[in-house]
Amino acid sequence: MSNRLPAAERHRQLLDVALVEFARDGFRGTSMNRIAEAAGVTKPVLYQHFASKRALFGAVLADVGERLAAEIVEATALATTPRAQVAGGFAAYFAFMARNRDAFFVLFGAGTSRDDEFAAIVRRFESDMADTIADLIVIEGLSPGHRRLLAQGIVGIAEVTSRNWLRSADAALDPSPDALAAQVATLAWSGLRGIEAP
Amino acid sequence: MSNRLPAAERHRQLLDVALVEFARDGFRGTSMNRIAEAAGVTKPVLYQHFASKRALFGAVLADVGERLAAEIVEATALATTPRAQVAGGFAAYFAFMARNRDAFFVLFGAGTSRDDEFAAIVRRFESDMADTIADLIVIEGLSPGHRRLLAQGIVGIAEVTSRNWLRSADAALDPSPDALAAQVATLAWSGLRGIEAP
DNA sequence: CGGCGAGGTTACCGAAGGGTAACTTCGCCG
DNA sequence: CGGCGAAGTTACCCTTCGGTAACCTCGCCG
Repeated sequence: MSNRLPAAERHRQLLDVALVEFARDGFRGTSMNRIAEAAGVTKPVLYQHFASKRALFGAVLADVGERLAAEIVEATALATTPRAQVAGGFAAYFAFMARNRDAFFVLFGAGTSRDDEFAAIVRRFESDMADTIADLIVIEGLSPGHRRLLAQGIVGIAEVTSRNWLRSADAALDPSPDALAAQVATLAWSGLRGIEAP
Repeated sequence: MSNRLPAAERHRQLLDVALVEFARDGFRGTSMNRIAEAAGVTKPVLYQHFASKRALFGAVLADVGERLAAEIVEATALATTPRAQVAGGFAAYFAFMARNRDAFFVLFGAGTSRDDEFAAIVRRFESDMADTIADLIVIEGLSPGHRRLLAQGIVGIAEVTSRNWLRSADAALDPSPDALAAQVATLAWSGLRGIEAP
């Protein structure tokens, strides 16, 4: 009727709309009809931009992963010490998730892990994160495998902490992303033994 | 034909079969027909034991959560110091997941998080775990909220570490559950700063 | 040995979903 | 203004799926 868009803009809009829909009901629970309707168009339009439902989901996944990774890299680049980089990375991670919760749900909760093709995309993202963190662990004599294991633990802290955080704090962002990141970075850096009362 | 079972045994078998199927393709990706076929019966048999697909999935979730929680509680009860309890809990967790990978996939990857009813079951499990761990953190003067945040971080380490572990080590269980637990417990307890080369 | 009830099956319904073919409408460019 | 290509729609096909009604069959108990 009224809302015709050039291909590039429509492509971008479809990615954004699909992200929201996939985040709400997962890959299998979201129909192409729903996404089309939410975008204000009809189904064949979707198929002009994406070859299949799987292709659309993959594109959404890659898009959101790239955006998140870029922000984390940017944040860690600003810090000088390894410790500050860990804290900055966490802060960027939590801030991104707070701003864009759908990204979190699509990356870590939309049924991604069960599908080899989709899991590979998320795995690559997590793997890049873990590699970056592993480089920050400057302990002499530690084997690469051990360093990587520790780095994955850090990634896990970020992921599950943000999950619990997004779950409880619906509108009231009780701790700010920065405060949360500071606490979590302390846990990561000093461990339970190193935690002290304020 | 040949394989008639008493109701109680069939019920148990259906739970086990459904766990495997749901683990492979998630809640929405698994059909009742598939589960029935995998169990060697037909669909109406499923509906004699479980009112609906949702009810079946919920029963599987609760069953597997209870079994895992019981093993962790048992393991931590054997240890005397908090530090040993953390290590023992991790070991029990990893051992359970190694023995029963489907449990992990159903609890953390089957599209559970997107559904309020199912998420509540998993959340209760994680919440119980976090509460137990929070009690082990014996730092004076730490606020309950802060303790709980740290405990959730620990749960996150366990979850994501086991995910990466199950992913890479398909048949070759590179590190044993106990060795893995020891490394991870050290990370949790001493933090990156406390890690030393062997 | 006969019947009765638990355990199980066949066959079906209606809805929803992925994907496609054929047709229409807008707007820009010569 | 006229037509051509990009943007979008209607209407449909075929499959799968959750769920159910009606029927069958085995084995145990009197």
